[in-house]
Amino acid sequence: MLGPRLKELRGKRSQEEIAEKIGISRARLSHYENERSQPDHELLTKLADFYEVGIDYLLGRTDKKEPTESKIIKHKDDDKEIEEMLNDPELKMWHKELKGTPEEIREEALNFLRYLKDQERGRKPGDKQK
Amino acid sequence: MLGPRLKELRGKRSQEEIAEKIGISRARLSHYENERSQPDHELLTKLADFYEVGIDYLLGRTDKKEPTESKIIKHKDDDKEIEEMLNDPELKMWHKELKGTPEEIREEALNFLRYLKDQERGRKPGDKQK
DNA sequence: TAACTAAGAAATTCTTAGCCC
DNA sequence: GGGCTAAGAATTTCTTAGTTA
Repeated sequence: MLGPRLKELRGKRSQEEIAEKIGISRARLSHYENERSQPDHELLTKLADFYEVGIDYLLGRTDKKEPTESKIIKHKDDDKEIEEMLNDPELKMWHKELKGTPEEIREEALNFLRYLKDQERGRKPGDKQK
Repeated sequence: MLGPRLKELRGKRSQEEIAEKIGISRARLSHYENERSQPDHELLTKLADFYEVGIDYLLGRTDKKEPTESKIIKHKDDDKEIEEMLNDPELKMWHKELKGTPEEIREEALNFLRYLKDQERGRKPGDKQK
């Protein structure tokens, strides 16, 4: 998925032009565009910076270019889960309770919940007593 | 930057638990968390899916988690609260954790959370029972 | 000129096993 | 249990040089 995106973003400019601006050889850029190899994280970031898109877009995880608005490509299940959340009054209560609560405490509470569930299950997978 | 993010998202769960769910060895996950190696694009996507954040966040290109914001955000009736809920990846985690859990346990966990908050606050009962 | 690729050297990853707390 | 790491095999990347259109 990265390949086509890179090609699309380059438009009609030459590989050489982009490669030079980014500081890599043109063969290397060609490899990326043809998916013969994968850029490491540093270069991935550089490419995203250069083309001004989100990495999620580069990797085809979203169709939105903006980094801050990338959305995961999931299917119908997604809507279902969201609807479920919106229709759950108790979750709203949790949300109110959690909002503005220190990370430390949220984590501890989550841990406790998981502990309770493990107990319930009768099994003892993660006996994380605190 | 990936390392700290992965650790943060894992919370207090064990590497083994996550590694298994994602389908990799725990040494491998450890390497990622300690930045001894970089996951390839496929696994990067898998991690982002699993933790429900953007890849840009994983790689530290942004501080926004970029949750899986839904396409139905334009739901008629409401306010900021709902958008806030939908854009809170941690709340989704709570939702997953709470869904299908017996009322008894949910209540106990909620009480525990409130207890922790009261403790933290030093002195302020905030006794909002439902 | 522009893009692509073969080939091998160079670098990285990944697994296993063991170590430490 | 939970996490980290050494070592080397396995895999991937990257450069150069050459090919194709």
